[in-house]
Amino acid sequence: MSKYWKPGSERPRTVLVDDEEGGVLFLSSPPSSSGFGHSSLERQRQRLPVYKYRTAILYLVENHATTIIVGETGSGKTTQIPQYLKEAGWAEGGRVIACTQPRRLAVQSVASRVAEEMGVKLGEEVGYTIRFEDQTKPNVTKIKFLTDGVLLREMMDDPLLIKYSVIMVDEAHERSLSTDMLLGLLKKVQRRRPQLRIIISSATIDAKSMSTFFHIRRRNIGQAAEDPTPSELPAILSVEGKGYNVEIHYVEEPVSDYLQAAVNTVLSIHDKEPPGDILVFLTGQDDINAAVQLLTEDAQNNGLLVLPLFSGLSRADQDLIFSPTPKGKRKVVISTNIAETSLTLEGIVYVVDSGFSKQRFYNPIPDIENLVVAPISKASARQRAGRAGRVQPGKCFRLYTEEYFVKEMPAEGIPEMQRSSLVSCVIQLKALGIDNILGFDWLASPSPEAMIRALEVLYSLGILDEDAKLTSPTGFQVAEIPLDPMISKMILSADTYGCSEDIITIAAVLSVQSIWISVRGAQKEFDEVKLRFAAAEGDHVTYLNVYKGFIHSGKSSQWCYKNYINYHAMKKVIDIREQLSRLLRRLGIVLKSCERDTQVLRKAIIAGFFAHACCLEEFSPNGMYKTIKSSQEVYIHPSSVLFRVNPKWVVYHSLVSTDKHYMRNVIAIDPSWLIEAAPHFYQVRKPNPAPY
DNA sequence: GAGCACTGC
Repeated sequence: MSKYWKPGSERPRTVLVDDEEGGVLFLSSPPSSSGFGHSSLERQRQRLPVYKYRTAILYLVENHATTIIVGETGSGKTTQIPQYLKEAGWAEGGRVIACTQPRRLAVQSVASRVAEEMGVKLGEEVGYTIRFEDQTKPNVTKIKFLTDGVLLREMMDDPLLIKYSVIMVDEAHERSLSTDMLLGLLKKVQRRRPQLRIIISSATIDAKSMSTFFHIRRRNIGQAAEDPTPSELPAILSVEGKGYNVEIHYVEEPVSDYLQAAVNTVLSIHDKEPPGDILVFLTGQDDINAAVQLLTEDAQNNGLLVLPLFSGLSRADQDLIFSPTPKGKRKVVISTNIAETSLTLEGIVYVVDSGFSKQRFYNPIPDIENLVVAPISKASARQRAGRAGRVQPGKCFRLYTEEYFVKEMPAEGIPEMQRSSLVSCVIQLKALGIDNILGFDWLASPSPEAMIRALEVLYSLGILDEDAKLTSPTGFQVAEIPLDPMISKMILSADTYGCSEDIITIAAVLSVQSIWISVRGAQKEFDEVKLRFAAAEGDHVTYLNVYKGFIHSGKSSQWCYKNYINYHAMKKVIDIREQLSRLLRRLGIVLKSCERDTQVLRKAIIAGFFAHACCLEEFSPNGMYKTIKSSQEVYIHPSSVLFRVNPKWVVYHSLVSTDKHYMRNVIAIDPSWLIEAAPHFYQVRKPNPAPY
């Protein structure tokens, strides 16, 4: 242990150079550490690129409130840095080292890897917390991995995150909604708790803006001598990755049809290049299926094994992707963005990058989120290319010109914060006591329009009052419920209508992607089976029937299979439902069933979703509706049980925007219920009774 | 009679 830098001991002989712009520290020559352990796991640890920066990292963390670590994939930073910190004493005295990840799967796999390296049982010294699963032991767990969403939730009980000595925010370059929120909040926490150390780990070089953001200036300078305050200047350290070299190829002329170009490129790779699997990035399910079709026709006798990959795939189909490529075959995986970050495929040597992905954009004026095909960023393009260099040197074929890449492609994507509705963000910040939302120190400020729209929506739901403060009890209760605020409001209203037992089932189903299995080819049969569950009132009531059937079957996977229902989705429904019933009990709400009084059920739904009311246009031949709020043209989605039924008045849960705006999850209502539920929002007989 | 990139609490 003596070889390691320990807090409070002499500074290591490391050359640190002052950066001319603002005193940022760079490491110019990493020290070489030697002699630790002899087991093969230890040797593996020492071979990781991050190992030679061990002393430097510990020095920087000791002396800087914030340390920014720029490292490519494979550097080992995620698994090693928490261990270095623990070895250096950061987990002593009951303190905990936290490391956040954007995704659940990463949390679990990294935690078990670290537990294995440390030779401890997962859930004790090394643990993790994700929703529905807490594998930590109080006073025992020293290194804790968790999703950034869970850490945000923890802040509601422990705003200063007192139990943590160091918080490492990993994958910060992805700039997810919760990462951005967390970073803004951590900056605030740091001001109150100068001893807290933050490590921000990012794959891109945009460390400068992160550094500027975290360059805090504290008011109270005087600190006790034995408790020295770390420098408020963030340190930046760059760690190289371990990936193999990937040769980049561009097209010479822009392509007009990237689908066809992708197919041609795959065939030409197969024709000219040595063995190795191919990963193709396209935008969505339709494109992917079309490409699979084209390639399969071509692939009859030529040894290509073509597989689609997107999140809606069944478990069995996803497993196909991971099974080893049969001898003499070449695997071609045609994928959405899911393979860019969420899934890692081994054995990929060639990547074909269309340069596009589907991205969410939010328009605050009509309060609608759109999913559109848009060009990716340079950061994404690099990430995609990197997928070819995991096992050996690879090649990436970009279906755009080099000139386009250099001159036109944006360096970074737009942070999710600037592409989303902010209702959930706003309510979480409010619950943390941040009243001046407009003045919050964001890493990337959302548009004032989006902010105002979020405040308006929350006000209309009775979650915020005129002073934009959380109402009591509704506002505080909604903030406790980990769901979209409109769903939370619906749940709380169900208490007054006496149907909370049923409503939490609906809320749970609405919170999972889809409980139906996506079928191709068996559409007609699927529709017939669906009719067994269909309720005249609409989709929400239909879900109650499905849930009942599932419970009645003894939660049988066989039953699900027979009824085209996604078993894994149903299990998640059960989990969410459990969580909600525990939460409601804590809020003092007694669960009660309305015994299929669908009128009170729908009134409870309206209490959350009155703003989504629509009226069928008179004489509309194609089932066109208009939203009451903003006269937006919308249609019932063909997957709804009310498709072609077209009741005069409906309320929808969400919109899917493609060529038209489609309402997904629709119920039929009586317009008088709207006025009853939201008299402040709707008035009788006015042409456009929107309140804004 | 048409279709939902991806996460997360």
